[in-house]
Amino acid sequence: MLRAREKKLRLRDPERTRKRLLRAAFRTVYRSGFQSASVDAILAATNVTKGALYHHFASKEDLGYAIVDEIVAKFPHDRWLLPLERSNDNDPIDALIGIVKAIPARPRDVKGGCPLVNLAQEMSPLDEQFRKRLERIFHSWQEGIAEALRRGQHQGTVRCDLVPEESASFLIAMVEGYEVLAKNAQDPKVWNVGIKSIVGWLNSLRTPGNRKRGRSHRRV
Amino acid sequence: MLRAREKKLRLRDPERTRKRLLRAAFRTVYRSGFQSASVDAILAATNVTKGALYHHFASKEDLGYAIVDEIVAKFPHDRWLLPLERSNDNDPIDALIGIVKAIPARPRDVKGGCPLVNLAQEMSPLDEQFRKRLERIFHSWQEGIAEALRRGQHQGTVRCDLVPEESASFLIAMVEGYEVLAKNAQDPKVWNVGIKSIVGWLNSLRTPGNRKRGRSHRRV
DNA sequence: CGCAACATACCAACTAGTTTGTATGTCAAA
DNA sequence: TTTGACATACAAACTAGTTGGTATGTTGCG
Repeated sequence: MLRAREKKLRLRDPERTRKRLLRAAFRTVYRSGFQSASVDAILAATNVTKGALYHHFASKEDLGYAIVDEIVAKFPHDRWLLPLERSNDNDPIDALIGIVKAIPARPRDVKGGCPLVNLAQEMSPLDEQFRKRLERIFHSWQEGIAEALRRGQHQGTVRCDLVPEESASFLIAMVEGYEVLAKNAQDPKVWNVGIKSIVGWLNSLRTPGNRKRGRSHRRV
Repeated sequence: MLRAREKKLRLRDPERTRKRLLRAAFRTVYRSGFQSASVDAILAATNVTKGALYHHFASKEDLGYAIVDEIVAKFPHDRWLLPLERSNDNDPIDALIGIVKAIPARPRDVKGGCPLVNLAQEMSPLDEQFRKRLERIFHSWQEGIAEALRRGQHQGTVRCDLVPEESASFLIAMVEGYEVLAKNAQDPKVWNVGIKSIVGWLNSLRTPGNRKRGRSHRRV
């Protein structure tokens, strides 16, 4: 193992090369879709050659699978699962509202849409390997939310008459649905209105006694 | 002008040829996406030649625009706008619930997803002409629902504290979001659970006095 | 009506460029 | 020196779109 200082001077650093390929591939695929993202375009976005790419990945599909596993999977994990775990003893509804409000609404993000949905929408009907990997991500996302809701039910902050798994997938559907609408409109305003509706729905999951309903009317 | 009987025997029937191209193109694009649907594949699905295609359509994009205008636009129109208009004096919530429940849940439809979302998701960030056409469809869809809700507010069957446009786009987001989830799962069960949640939400739009809440517990 | 003049609808082959993937060679590091 | 990590050049298949030509349908005119 080389020290970091030496690592910088290395001409050949396979891990780094692989990472760069992955990142560039993700960006290109995010823009054009997987099928239309040409290998040449990915290579042009790096200064890596085709030989290097096919040294690290057996095929374009293989590269795509790695994108899903190593990059796309991070989004729900970092943005949803980690925050939910960290707010372990707080009201999960508050946590979820915070998470929803924290989803980036920059034009760049709105226009590109959700990478997970983009890939699922394009590849799931065409390639079972893609589909399975994407489904694993959706499932752990849903399970993380459901778990938080269950916690809230035990705490008494979340209504007991709802089925956590169903509410979780409903929330995911809302978020993804609005991201699709905002992406089509290419307009962050659409997304911001969506947040408002989603937050309203989330508040309706509180136990009737517990309604702190954040009616602070800060601008949305 | 030739009579219908003679028309069948005609060797050249430009309208028919155009329609056949459109239908085949729609099916191919529905399966593979627009960019990956090759012109050759579309032609192989008909017995029309490339010359004929480029006689009727200036380019592949042009063919795509025609698909949106003449085929994709029909889905929200036929499945949402027409039923809403027809149920003019009934409770719009009942009408909407009926519409949502009537969305096909056959494996074929679930696996292919919503043609409107498929195209929007793929093409809206890449081609402004696609985007505008798709946005028109989304907008008239939303406007149709909003109008029905407004009607309900005047009738007294729909809560007055909600903003019709926002509730309309919320409903669309839910429907599309769940279609994305179901498409990724490639499983109609996911969609059926979604319907349940959406119907529950729709019932929550009724004016408190008016809750007939279809709690018939028929299996979902 | 009958026929020439024209316009539309279509066909098969082709072009120029792009696609993923490979075969072979070279150079750095252990 | 051997082996992994690349680079270069290339191939075979596929891409959208064009070409020149032909068969059919329509229409104006005698």
